[in-house]
Amino acid sequence: MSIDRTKESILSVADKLFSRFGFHKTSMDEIAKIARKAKGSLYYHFASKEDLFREVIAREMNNLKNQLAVIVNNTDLNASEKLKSYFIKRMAILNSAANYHETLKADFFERFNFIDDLRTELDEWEKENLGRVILQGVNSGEFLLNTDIDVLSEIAIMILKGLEIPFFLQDKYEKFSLHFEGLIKILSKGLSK
Amino acid sequence: MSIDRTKESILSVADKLFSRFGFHKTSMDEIAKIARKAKGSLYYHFASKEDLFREVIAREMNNLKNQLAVIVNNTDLNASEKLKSYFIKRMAILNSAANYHETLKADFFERFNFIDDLRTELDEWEKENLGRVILQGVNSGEFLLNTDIDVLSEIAIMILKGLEIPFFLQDKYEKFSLHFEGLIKILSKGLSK
DNA sequence: TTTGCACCGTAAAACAATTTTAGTACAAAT
DNA sequence: ATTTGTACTAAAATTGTTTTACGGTGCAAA
Repeated sequence: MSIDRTKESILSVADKLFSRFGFHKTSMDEIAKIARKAKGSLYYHFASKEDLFREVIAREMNNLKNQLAVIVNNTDLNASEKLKSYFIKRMAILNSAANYHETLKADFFERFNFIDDLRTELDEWEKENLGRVILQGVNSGEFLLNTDIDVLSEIAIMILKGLEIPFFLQDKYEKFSLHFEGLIKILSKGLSK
Repeated sequence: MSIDRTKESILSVADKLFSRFGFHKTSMDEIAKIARKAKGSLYYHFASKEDLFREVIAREMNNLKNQLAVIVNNTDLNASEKLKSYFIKRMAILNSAANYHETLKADFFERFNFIDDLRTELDEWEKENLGRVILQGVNSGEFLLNTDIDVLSEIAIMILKGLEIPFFLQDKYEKFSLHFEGLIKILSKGLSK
């Protein structure tokens, strides 16, 4: 078995267990046992349990970014359509990213500090990419620029992140995803000329 | 000392202690001692500790509602201005409502069920009053109605409540209150004709 | 209406005993 | 280079038990 396949299999098992039982209630022994690897192998590939968890989260985030990038780079969509697809897709993916949920929850009674860099990385990625969508809208004449693009991106992210907790931790996603269309209409129109 | 003054003094001390130390770390004995009342008096006026806490929260919420009502009923403001003042004022007041913060926090590891009725009451009040502001905007021709007013109010509340946790529990209020103007511009414009 | 005090039952804090678990070391195998 | 298996340690989590603190009551007196 190649080195990549071993690492992959560890990550895959870790992903399943972490998302099912959470970080603390999943042990390295258990991961090793189910992945049919020696514990030593886990530590050959990952520096620590936190490091392994971080990689799992990183993959969740990369998956998110890749799927969103498809939207951002789709030349068939105008800026409003992109914004709309972006918002809806983002929430839908995150809604099923169980490990990300745990890091959200953890913010309130403990801190997963070792995740912080991934978060800020995602933040910057989003700021950059939403910025590009807005810029496209401005260039095409769809949107009216009355503020800094940076600021607009931050506002959009602020809204998106604000909704994460009611949606994912208080299970309001189903209830409010109905109103999502309406919200995006307003935002999109709010930006438009 | 009149009955009202006794009750008032208990409430005032309870408010201070609860907001400083939280619900669990404030004891009825302590409240009685600092208010210079007998414990029996607390139970003469309030059925239980929860009941006392609920009154404290109720007062915070009434204060919020009263101040927002001034804005809603101000005949000098048009609908966009009202919406803007409403959003900003709401966040500013809630930012310093320490006991309300605790009930927010509590949502994640315990539940203050005895507060639920107050919450839903506030929710309904807000839906009603934001609805009136939007209606005013529609009537005056400022806003364009392309959806149900009820739905629009719910969306607005969804955003406002979504921001509560990052703002008040993760202390992002200072950081983002700068962008608040921009957000409101967008929302207001998103509703407008 | 308010006080002061003794009292009860329970829930949480504190403590100690026990078990799990992250992480290491290393010899052997591929 | 990569993987295994075992044995180990120090720290953390868990469990069971005891003690304490606290919400709440009852009541006589003012």
